[in-house]
Amino acid sequence: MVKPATIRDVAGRAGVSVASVSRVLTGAGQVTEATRARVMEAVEALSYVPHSGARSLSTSKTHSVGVILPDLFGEFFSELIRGLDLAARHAGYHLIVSSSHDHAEEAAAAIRSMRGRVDGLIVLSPHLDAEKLAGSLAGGLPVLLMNGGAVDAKRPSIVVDNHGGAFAAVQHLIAQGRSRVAHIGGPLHNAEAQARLAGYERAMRDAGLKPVSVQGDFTQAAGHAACLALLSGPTRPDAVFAANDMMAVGALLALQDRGVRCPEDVAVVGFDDVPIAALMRPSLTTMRINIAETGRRALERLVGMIDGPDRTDASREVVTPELVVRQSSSTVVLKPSGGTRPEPVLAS
Amino acid sequence: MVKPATIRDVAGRAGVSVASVSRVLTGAGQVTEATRARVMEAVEALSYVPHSGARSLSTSKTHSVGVILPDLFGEFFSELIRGLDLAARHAGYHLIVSSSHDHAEEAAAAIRSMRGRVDGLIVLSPHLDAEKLAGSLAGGLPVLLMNGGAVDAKRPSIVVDNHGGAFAAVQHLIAQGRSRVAHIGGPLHNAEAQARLAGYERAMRDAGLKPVSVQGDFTQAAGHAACLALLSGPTRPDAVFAANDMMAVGALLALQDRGVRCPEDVAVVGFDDVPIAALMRPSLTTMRINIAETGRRALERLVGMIDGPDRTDASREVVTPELVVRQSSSTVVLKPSGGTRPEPVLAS
DNA sequence: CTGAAAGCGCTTACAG
DNA sequence: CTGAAAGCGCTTACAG
Repeated sequence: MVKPATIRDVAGRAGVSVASVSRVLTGAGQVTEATRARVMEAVEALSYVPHSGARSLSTSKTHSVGVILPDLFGEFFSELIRGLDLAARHAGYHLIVSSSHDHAEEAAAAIRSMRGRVDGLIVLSPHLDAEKLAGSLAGGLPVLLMNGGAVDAKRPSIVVDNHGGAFAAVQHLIAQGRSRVAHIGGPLHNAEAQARLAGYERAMRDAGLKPVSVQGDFTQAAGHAACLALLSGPTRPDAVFAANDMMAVGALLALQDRGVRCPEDVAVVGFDDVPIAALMRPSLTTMRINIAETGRRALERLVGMIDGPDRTDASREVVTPELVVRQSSSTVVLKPSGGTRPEPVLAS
Repeated sequence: MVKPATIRDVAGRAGVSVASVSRVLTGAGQVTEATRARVMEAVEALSYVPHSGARSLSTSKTHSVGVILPDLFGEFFSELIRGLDLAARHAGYHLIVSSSHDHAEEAAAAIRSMRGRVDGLIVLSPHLDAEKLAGSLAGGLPVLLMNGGAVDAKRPSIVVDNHGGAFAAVQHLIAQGRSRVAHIGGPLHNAEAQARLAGYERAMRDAGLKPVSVQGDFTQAAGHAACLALLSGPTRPDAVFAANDMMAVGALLALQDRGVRCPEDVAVVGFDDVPIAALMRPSLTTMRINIAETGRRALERLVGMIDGPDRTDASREVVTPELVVRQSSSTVVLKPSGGTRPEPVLAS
């Protein structure tokens, strides 16, 4: 446990002042080539790395951003972090993540604990309203919200167009000649689930069809159960639109368990395009969200807010899900191609 | 952009010295109840939160740990972070993640950039040997390695028993009456892949059987291609052990594409137990690693090293994968149960 | 129990 | 171009 070298050690070895060392290392201010060389030699010799805490104390910049996450499912989570992290590294920032926040208080505590540790925050907690956030934020840290739906339009945010995505999914099914399209919804209190349900109902009504929905909770088991319920209901559906892919996967398995053919008897469409979607047989038609890309954009916007706090960025940015047609909803039989994923058909 | 309140502001409002404020907030030292009350009132009123950078500068504790990750696939990544984060929060630590490091230099740079920002590191980069690590670490930060295989036994580490896991997987197949068990391996340079290959070969030789392996790269596409190659080879296998689940999934799809029945004609076993494994049809037998749990243990050990740097923890901890028998390797037909995952059969 | 003061490791005007 | 010094916001002996 050797004490790490400090700027003073480097200055001593190089025979210069700490100010000069600092100038060499930060790149700010003029230094002669000779000085630079001696400083660098000392830095190497002592394998000196500036203490970022001390640096951030004098510059009041931490070069870190905090990420507050709810309890997310696998793929979504990792894709998001990947996108955020790559963009962060590119911009010279570190990522401090705090995940699995199921309650508003937990998330608020996490936000508070990040004070002095980060230059900005990306918040995904659907439990925190803008009000609470502003309260927790004393100090005026820049915040970018990704709170799916319940977001005050005045605050910088990136949201998914859940309503539009659901609408497009149902339109696709109707265009395939399906008329009894049922919906398996997400948790009632979830804003994203609500928007998807609304988009579904809107598309049905626009087509003069009657909406029928069963509630789920975003899990595969719920999708399975809901699908069974639909199959044994009064009017058997010829298509199912599930509010997310995991429930769609459950529905697919339920159809299989009941010997109902998909897509011939019942077509299925999900939402998210998690990797499993392409691996199921039949592969799953879904509304794709490019998660990593969305993360990248989020981080870049946050950094923009940090660097230029003056230019007020109060816009809400919308991510539009993209229809990916696969076997589960296709009238033409898509053969699994070469061996990897069946070629997705992208509808613009 | 209001300037956050400092300890001085709080002291001023409460009419006490900054020392007293600090004592109240850190809980160290004695203070009268009256003082405490006045300080807390001021803290509330100013919504003061101590600046962690300043605090860490004087205490030389950051209460953060760094996590260095390679470019991991979805499920593994998020499960690991989840386990780490939960344990971190429990212990009062923050998590700084740096992911997607494909090269040793990148990882080394990430480690260096964490100096003064973290109290310890968890490193998963398979590209960094203990040597390099020690070099990057000037300052003697505690480090816990999870470098799957190529780890100096002298350093604190947690590793998966890849050899033993592969051995158990193959033994299971042989016990099911399979004799032409082929292997689809991971990347040659990957230490984990090597250990699994060795475990496979060992099990085959022990049983007097001839090992046959094809190389893959851990992707589903590679598993698909490798399986096709095996099917059209001279001796068609009656079982396939893939070095990870994604390749096993590819193999499963290849069998399906070729009209080969699984498990009747060819049984398949994977490694990892990613969620997709249970969702495939047939569901995939695999060697399960409890990733989140492993992450939790890793973090707790690191915190132990941070808190007591004296008690030398130089042990290598081994995580034993667990056989989960599902449809893809079972002679008895496992019916998909209730609707969720088929009940996994845990073999101890 | 409380306060004045030094010090943690850096950066940055300010002189020179 | 370079150095002495103040200051970033905290904690912690040291007196009292």
